[in-house]
Amino acid sequence: MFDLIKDKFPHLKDKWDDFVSYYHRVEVPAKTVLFKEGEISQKAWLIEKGCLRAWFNNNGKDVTFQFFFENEAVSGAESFRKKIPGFFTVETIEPSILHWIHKKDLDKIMSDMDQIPEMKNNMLDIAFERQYHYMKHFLSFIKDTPEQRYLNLLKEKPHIVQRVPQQYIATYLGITPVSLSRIRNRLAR
Amino acid sequence: MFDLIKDKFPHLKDKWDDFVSYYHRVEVPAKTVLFKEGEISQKAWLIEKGCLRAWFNNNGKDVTFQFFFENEAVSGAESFRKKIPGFFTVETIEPSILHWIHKKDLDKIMSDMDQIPEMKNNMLDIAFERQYHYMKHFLSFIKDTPEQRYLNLLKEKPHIVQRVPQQYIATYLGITPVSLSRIRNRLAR
DNA sequence: GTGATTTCTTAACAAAAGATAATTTGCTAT
DNA sequence: ATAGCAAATTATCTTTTGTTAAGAAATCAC
Repeated sequence: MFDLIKDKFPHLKDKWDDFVSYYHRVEVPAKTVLFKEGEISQKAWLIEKGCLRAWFNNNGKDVTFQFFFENEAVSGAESFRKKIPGFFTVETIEPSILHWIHKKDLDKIMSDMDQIPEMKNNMLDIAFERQYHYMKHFLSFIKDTPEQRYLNLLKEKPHIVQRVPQQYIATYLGITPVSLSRIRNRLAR
Repeated sequence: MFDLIKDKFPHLKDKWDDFVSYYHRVEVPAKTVLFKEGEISQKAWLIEKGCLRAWFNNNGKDVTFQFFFENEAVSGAESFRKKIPGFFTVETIEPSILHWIHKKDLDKIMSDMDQIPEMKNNMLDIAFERQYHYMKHFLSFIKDTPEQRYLNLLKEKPHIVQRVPQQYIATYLGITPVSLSRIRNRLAR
């Protein structure tokens, strides 16, 4: 599970082994809530196997805004810099194998890493990656119709369409499940 | 103009003065193009006075996706990490006073700054800031109607509504100018 | 396997948005 | 001041989405 990252910085092996020892492996069924909207989460998660969604309540309806898959990390405050307490809920979509770590252990490790310049560069890369991701996502909303957006998703992230229930995809695209069903029907012929 | 940033890092004054000396001040009328979609821009810009928009061509119609005001910086590749060559055009909306710098000079300065840890932290902060900004913007598309989005803009960024022509605001909100006019009409009574 | 629950589809209607064009308003330059 | 141009509004029509509800299909629990 953690080998990917270890391979990236082989000379930091000791620090890394230390890091890994803080993690706990768990297997959970589908629809398990990892942390709830409104609560300040004490854990951060890594996904070994399975798939999650982040969603929030918008006037009584739940709106999914992000999906997570294997080898991705999830924490309550989307970026560890900006400490916005969780305005969203994260739960499993499929039965999953996860690794969690106490927030305070992670914080300690993070401040250690802050001393390592190459780690900082790595964090910068991740930050820019996310910025780019959100920007592209937002651009698709101002330039494409919902139908185009669905076609783009099919093309660029087919695993989402394959593994995620339609109702979650619908709100992710900014439309209702009924409307997504109609779009699919329209496209089918 | 540059004092804000100088105040932030007083002990880097020399480096900063050096930095500033590379800049050139210009006054330009409204609708001046700073760099064009498709071209690789050789300049980066700082705004002393005025207001700009970034837009791209989407099937023959121009779509505005970002506004810039006093004390903000603009370059062809939205993030200096990810070197995506300009897929967009930047032009002035109002007559403006700008400061530009050659890309290669900026690159040199940037790699110098890369050595200074606190500058790196500053860049991390900016990156997270932008990530957060784009995320919030994208969230407003999946949770709000165009009308709500316009009301939010009025409330949270009234300066945009005050200084920017309506047609640009419309595409920024993901709707047509005609539709925005109708929304305003609807809200007026 | 079978019943129960959830998810997806379809239908009918209302509300909103896109497209196009005509009209009005506002701004700029001379 | 006024002619000319660009921006905003209004009107008409078409298309799409939202909403609600009902029915079909798929999934889950036992």
